[in-house]
Amino acid sequence: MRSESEPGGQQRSFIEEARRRQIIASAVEVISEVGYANASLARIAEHAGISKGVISYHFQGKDDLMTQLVIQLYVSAAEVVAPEVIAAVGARNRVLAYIESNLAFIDANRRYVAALTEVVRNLRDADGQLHFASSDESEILEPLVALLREGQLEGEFGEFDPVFMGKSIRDAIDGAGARVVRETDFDLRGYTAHTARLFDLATRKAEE
Amino acid sequence: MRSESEPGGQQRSFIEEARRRQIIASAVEVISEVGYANASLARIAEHAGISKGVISYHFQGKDDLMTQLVIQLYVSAAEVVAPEVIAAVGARNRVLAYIESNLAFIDANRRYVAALTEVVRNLRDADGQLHFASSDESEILEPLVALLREGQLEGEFGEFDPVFMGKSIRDAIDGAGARVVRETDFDLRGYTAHTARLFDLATRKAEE
Amino acid sequence: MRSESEPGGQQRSFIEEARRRQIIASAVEVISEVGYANASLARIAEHAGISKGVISYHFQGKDDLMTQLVIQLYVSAAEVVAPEVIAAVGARNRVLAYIESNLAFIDANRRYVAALTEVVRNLRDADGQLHFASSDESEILEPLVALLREGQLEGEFGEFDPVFMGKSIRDAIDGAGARVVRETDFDLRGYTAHTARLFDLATRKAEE
Amino acid sequence: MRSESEPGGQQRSFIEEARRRQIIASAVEVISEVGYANASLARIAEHAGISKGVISYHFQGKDDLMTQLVIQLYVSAAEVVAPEVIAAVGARNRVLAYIESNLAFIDANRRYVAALTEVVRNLRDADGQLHFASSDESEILEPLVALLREGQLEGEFGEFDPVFMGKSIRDAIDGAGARVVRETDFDLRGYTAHTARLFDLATRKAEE
DNA sequence: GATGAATGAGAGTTCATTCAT
DNA sequence: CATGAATGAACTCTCATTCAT
Repeated sequence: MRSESEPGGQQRSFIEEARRRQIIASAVEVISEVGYANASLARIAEHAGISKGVISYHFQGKDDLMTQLVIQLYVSAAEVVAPEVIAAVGARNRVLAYIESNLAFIDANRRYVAALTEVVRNLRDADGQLHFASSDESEILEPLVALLREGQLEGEFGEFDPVFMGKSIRDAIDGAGARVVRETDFDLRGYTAHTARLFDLATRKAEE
Repeated sequence: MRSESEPGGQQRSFIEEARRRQIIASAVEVISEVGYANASLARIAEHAGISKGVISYHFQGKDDLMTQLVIQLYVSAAEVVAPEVIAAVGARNRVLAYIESNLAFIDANRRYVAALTEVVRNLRDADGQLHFASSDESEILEPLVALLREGQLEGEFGEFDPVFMGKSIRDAIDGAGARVVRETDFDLRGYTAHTARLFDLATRKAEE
Repeated sequence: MRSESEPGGQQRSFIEEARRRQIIASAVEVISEVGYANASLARIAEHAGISKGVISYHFQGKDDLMTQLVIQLYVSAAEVVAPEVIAAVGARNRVLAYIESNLAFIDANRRYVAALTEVVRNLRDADGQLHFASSDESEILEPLVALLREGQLEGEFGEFDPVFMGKSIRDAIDGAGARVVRETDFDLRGYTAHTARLFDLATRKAEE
Repeated sequence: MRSESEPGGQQRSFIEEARRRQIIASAVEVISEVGYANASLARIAEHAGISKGVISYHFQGKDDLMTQLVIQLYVSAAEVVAPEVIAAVGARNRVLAYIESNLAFIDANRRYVAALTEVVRNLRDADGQLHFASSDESEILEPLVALLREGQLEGEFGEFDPVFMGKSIRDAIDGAGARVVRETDFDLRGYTAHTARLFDLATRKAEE
């Protein structure tokens, strides 16, 4: 019945918010275990120890639940990353803070990231199109690209296409997110240092 | 009834091979349009203009079809990449050839790559584990890591962890593969040059 | 979701128990009409005026439904036979009571017996083995054999192999159960008297 | 294409007859292993090392194959039993010969009997009726009942309903046939002696 | 005579969703 | 608020049968 923007303008009660979080948490665990395709509402409800109907009550449907899951995690990630980036001084340090805080977030939320990835890659609208399409990535990409452009204007960075570079950074981060799931013994700390160096070199000025 | 290597040692007839390729091609198109989860045998058959039973006749089941699809594409990719790498002189050129030929293959087989990615990320065994797990990536990763190590021994490359670097390269390639699907107007040529430069810089010796 | 003994220890609700009985009753009628092989869940559901999914909801699967059907009838039969046997005085009368009450039960539950027989003879496990194998017959046979042995020890019966005799009695009963289905005009009352006499003679002492 | 009575009056060629027997033999083995319901033409063909089409060529369809299987075995059984019965002197000896030769045939053809039983119990016409119904049993029962009646007229047997007695004997024989399949260690020799004694006693004159 | 290929119906099962209580 | 019950569609897979070669 209820949905994201709560059209009536009414706030969600505390108890309702708790239920929603509980259901999303259960969905995260189920998805990270059996994958998106096998994560049925029945399984999610069973895992949460509630009845199937509860999910239907708190979310408009399966797609809504999945969408909320993604949004919740994106917001959480932004809450971790943004302050780190802002706190850093200079474009180079900001970009490095962006990379490092993103990977730190992944490290601290492995299951969530696994579930998020599954949903983003699989959730589709009725017409078959991916629900989280490239247009959504822009929102994530843009601030990073802006950061890179800034560094170039300020003369801290060398010559490169800031959009391409932004995509490379995102692919490195998302790739690490996938590895964390696939490779149980993946050394994310070491990989973070490696990745920071990679893009540190890539953004330097040519000569000097 | 039939399976991958035809254990009886019998060869597959020409007509059967053609049918299998037709079915796999149909699966590729359907998957790249509606995604793995919505790519039912019924849809694949309908798209191919054949009856559902034909698929069951030529493949042991849906999982077999998907597995064959992946294998076929991996083999095709290797057939394109390997000669290019071998033809290149010196470790640096080899690595660059690896990156460039991989991305060129992706460019020339967008839909296939899209389908492959979907299958690899979603196909699971009866126990819920991903069928193409990280162990399978090793096979792909190892030759690349060997190339990087070689370059270090020969003094052409600087100091870096060759496994991390290999994973970075793979993530850049796989990330591009995903972009090609998501972003219809993705400039893969430009991205190739950018990526080549990225790893060219990353593998250089420190000073000089 | 649910199963025979409800392992969680939870009781089944009244309404659920009623549905289960309704479904089993429908299965009995369908099986006794078209046979086990043609008794699909679709037909059973249609006969009961419900949707196919309901069966899956109340039973783990077709095999579970069939198993429950058999168990329910075995229990019902035991509830009829046991008191009659216990009430009889002397081994001979007990054996005759066993035969007569078994056949009376068959007479009163012709369709159920028909269905039961079909299921027991056809239901197989995944490995192809009959689900109700000879080991299960032992449970049914043993009390009867014990009765026969008792009569021999007490001197009421003559010399014979009690296991063979038990099997003969069971075959006579089961044979009658099959006849009741095949021969619509089978005179079970008359056959009961005949069978009682048959085994009365067979268990007598040699001389007199 | 061809069928039982070969309407054109043409004889079947030797090679064709051999193929039919080979197919029936394969059907017998498959049925006795996996049961009637799981005995698909594909499995029967595979077991025989031939293609599915061959079966369709030599039999009108699956039902025809099954019918031929039953007929072939009934004929074989009659060929064993009839001479033994005829050779015996006196009604009592004839009935005992009937029982003993039937059980001996079962002993010597366990798998065939298993398959036969499966088919007779499961094969149904399009209208759902058993193909080998009670009317067919009459053909088998009648000669036996005639034997029993004869013995009564000649004064060798006592008072009993010869039809009931015939059915009891058939049930004992068919029951043994089923046991031979279910109980791998069933002592059919011992059971034969037991059964012969059972009906020897049952047919005796009252006093004396 | 025999084969491989194809069909189309029907099987059991799972699932998201709806609804009365 | 929450539940259990029910629906109906879609899924994969198996099968007997047909047919061109």
